[in-house]
Parts: sequence; C-alpha cells; structure tokens
Amino acid sequence: MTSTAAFAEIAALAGDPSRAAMLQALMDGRALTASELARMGGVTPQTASGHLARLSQAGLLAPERQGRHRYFRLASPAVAGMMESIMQVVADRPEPSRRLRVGPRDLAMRQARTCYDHLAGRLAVAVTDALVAGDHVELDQDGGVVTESGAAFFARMGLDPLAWSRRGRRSARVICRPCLDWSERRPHLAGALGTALCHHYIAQSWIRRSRETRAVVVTERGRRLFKATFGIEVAALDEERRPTP
Amino acid sequence: MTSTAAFAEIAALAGDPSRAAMLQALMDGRALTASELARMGGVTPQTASGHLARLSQAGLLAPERQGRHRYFRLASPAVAGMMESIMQVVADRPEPSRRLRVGPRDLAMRQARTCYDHLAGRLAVAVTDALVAGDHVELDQDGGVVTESGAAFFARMGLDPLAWSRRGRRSARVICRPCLDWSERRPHLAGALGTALCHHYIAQSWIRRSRETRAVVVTERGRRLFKATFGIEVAALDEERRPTP
DNA sequence: CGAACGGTTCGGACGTGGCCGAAACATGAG
DNA sequence: CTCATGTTTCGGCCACGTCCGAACCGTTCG
Repeated sequence: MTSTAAFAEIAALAGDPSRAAMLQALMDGRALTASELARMGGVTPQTASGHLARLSQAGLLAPERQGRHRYFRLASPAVAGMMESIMQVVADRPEPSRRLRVGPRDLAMRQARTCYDHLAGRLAVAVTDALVAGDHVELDQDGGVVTESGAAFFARMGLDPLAWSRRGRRSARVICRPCLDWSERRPHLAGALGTALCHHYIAQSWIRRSRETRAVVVTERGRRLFKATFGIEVAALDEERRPTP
Repeated sequence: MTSTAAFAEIAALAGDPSRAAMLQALMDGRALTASELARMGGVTPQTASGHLARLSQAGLLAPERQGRHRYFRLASPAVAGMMESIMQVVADRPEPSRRLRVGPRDLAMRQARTCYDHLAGRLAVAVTDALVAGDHVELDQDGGVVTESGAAFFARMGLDPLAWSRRGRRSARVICRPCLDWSERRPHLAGALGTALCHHYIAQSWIRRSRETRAVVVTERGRRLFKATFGIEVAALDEERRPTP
C-alpha cells in the first residue's frame, strides 16, 4: 500500500526538530517570512529555505510571495489538526517526572495563547468551563453542541451561531469541537465555535495578539468583559497552580 | 520550549517507513506479536525489536508479555487519533495525478475495514449516510449528535445511547465524531457511537474480522440486516466507482 | 544605478540512525 | 534435558539527510 509511504513522509517532515519548531510557530494561524521561520527553527536561512521548500512541496505549508518576502502559513486546518493531535499524544504519555521548566515567556503562553484559529490556555479553559457550567454548551470527549440557552447567549453577545455551520447543509444544532490543551490538560473550545469566539475577542478588543509569540494579552476592556460575560476574574488566572502532592 | 523537542520526537517515530507500517498494522485496535509486526514493517526481527522498544518507550505502544510472545497494541486512542489526523493530511493534499493502484486486497479494504475502534470504508460511509438521511444523526465538520429520533432508532437496535457518554457527567445528547475516510474521502462515524456500532456488528455477527488484514467481511446475516436496518445493499458497494470526468 | 536585503541554489562535511549478521536469552515442547 | 521458537543485544556497515559557507538571483530602496 503506497499510502503508508505517504504517511511516513508527512510524519517525518513534522519529525525534524527545526521543521517542528517552524510548524509550531505557524500554529497561531498567521503567515511568517522565511527569515522569521529560520530564526524560530534555530537554523540559518539557507537551511530553512530547504526545509520550507520541502514542507510546501508536501502540502503542509502554503507559500505566498509578497514583494521580496515570502510568507508561509499552514496549508489547511487539517495540518493544524494533525499537530494538535500529535501534541495530544505528547501531553498524555507518562512523563518521567520531568518538571518542565516554566520561563516567564512560557507563563504568558500558559495563560492565554492562540491555537491556530481559536484560543487556548487557562483563559480558554476558563471560558469553556463557564459555558459548560452555564449550560450553554455540552461537551463530551468526542465533540460538543450549543444548547438552546447557549444559542440565545451567543446571540446576545452579537454572534450568530447558525452562521458557523461550515457545511452547506446547515445543521439544526451548532456543533463544536473540544481541543485538549497541552498545558492545562483540559479541553477547551475549538471548531467553528472556538474560531468565532476568538475572532470576536480580537475584533472587540478583548485581547491583543502578541508580536513575537503565540501568547495573547487581555486588555483592560477584556478584563471587564470576561468578568461580566463569563464571570472570569482574569487576574486570578495568573497565579501558578501548585502540583497536588 | 522543551515541548517542541517532544513533539518532534513523536512525529519522527511515526515518520520512519518501517515503524509507520507497524503502526498502521495496529490500527485495527488488536495486539500483534513482535514477529508479525516485523513482517508488516518489512524488516528482520532484530530491527523490529529495536523499533518496538523505542515506540513503547515513547508511549506510543503498550507491550504485553504472554508466554514467549510479546504483544503490542496502540497505547491509547490518542495515538490512533494522531494517526488518523496524519492520514487526513495525506488524503487532502493535492495529489500529483497519482492513481494509486488498487490490488485485490486493497479492494476488500476499501469495501469495509476496521479503523482502530470503529468501522471504515464504503460500508461505514453508507451507514453514516443512511443515518444522516434518516435524521438519526446530525454531522458537521466539527462533530455530530444523535437526534431524538436517532436515540429511539438505536434503542430499537438494542443499543443504549446514553451509556456511550464517556465522561462521568453524562450529556443529555449523545455526541459522536466524524472520521474522514482516506479511501472514500467522506466522513464516517467514529467516537463512542462508531465504537458501539462496530462492537454491535461483530457481537451480532453482521461482520467478521479478517485474519491477516484490517478488512472485514460481511456475513450473510449481515447482508440481510444492513438492508433491513439501513437500507444498504452491500453487494452494490462492490462495484468500482468511476472517477467523474 | 548601485547598495542592501531577503531568499535560494550548490557543494561538501558531518553525524545520526536504520539495517542486518551473529550470538545470547527466555520460554515452551518433545 | 535438549531442541525449537520468539525476542533481544551487540557490532559494524552504510546511507540518508541535516547543516553551513559561499555564491547567486530578485526586489526595493537611496
């Protein structure tokens, strides 16, 4: 079966440390230039160029010329999904008592970051918990749905749930997807609902994307609105969670 | 960030052709011996032993001693999900006009096969289509739900939908998951619902697992019941689908 | 137009990792 | 016990692929 070879090829492409770092850097859904990606991958531009060519050739990245720059983005949500699922395997394997060091930059990432097209980190988990607790969303391991109460809730926020159904034939119910967080090990909202929420946060200035990393910062307005809308005290998410002994 | 290295490690493990073939062989959810896997990987037992040790060490495989044999199975559904998602990327990338050759064994696989814990192939797609058409299941890109009508339908089959919710707190709705088929390029049922259906087929002798491959064969009883239950003419699935010009 | 910058191509050095032959263990069978 | 089978360890060979230095294109400035 020739598909096994193709499988191995894709996995091997993701399996090189430099390329993995580049792919991870693109997980915020935006496009980066070849040089930026070279820096993220910790290699020289020549080396990165080769990697990027191979990744594009294989259909993992979508290149775009723009002036004398060349921008690369993840080619499709399927690629992002693949990386998510690999991270999932990484997350739930028995860790050999390795306490992963948390640098200051890592802390910001754990707090709130983008994950391709939705929000991840403690903030995203808190929002998800609030939605589940408020009976606006039902989540299972395999997926989730927006309840009637949830549809009204999102409508009050100015979002139109029915517009999120991606397929042509709209489902009567709005279906979303959980995404297991590698830092929190808890599910948060992904799929059409997660994407719509993330767009909303940014469009309404609840959060701002950070320049260099996937971390996002909550604005003052955002603090107010996360509290008012979901009952989330953003400042309370800052404190480091102690490992239960 | 140390997690990038772990990510690359996992992906690299899946990225070797021999290991990929072994992992694929385990995608039917059963356990195989080291020698069987060596054969599947196209390498000698010594080489396979090394691979299997690394895969187990990394938490991708779960080894079990049994007499003088050593059985390996996929360590978790997360691993199966990872492989599914890699296949997904393989499936939807622009193929360079490569018409993948379909051997006779491949044909049986396309017809019906197991995919870790559920059924895949034309039969699975047909069942999914029938359930959607009958308004028993609603499917979106992100997930799916069983409707009220569907709950009754499955109950008539002797299945208990409410028992499928994997998490402690049962959801009011039964939520399932679509799995994009690499051969059909259409979604079919996975998740708790897909698993339950697959178990049901086997327990009630609708299908039988093949000894050597992931393909399954539909029994005479199965032909009757797929027709009676879902309106599926199993024989009609045999004919090769012509590419629409 | 020429300098500067971003990106790519080429060539050669280097190292990691896959592979098998041979041999050692372990387990079960005769 | 002895032999056969399944699995693992060791050693050495080989090749692929990564990496960078240097040089080469293309674009955008001053």
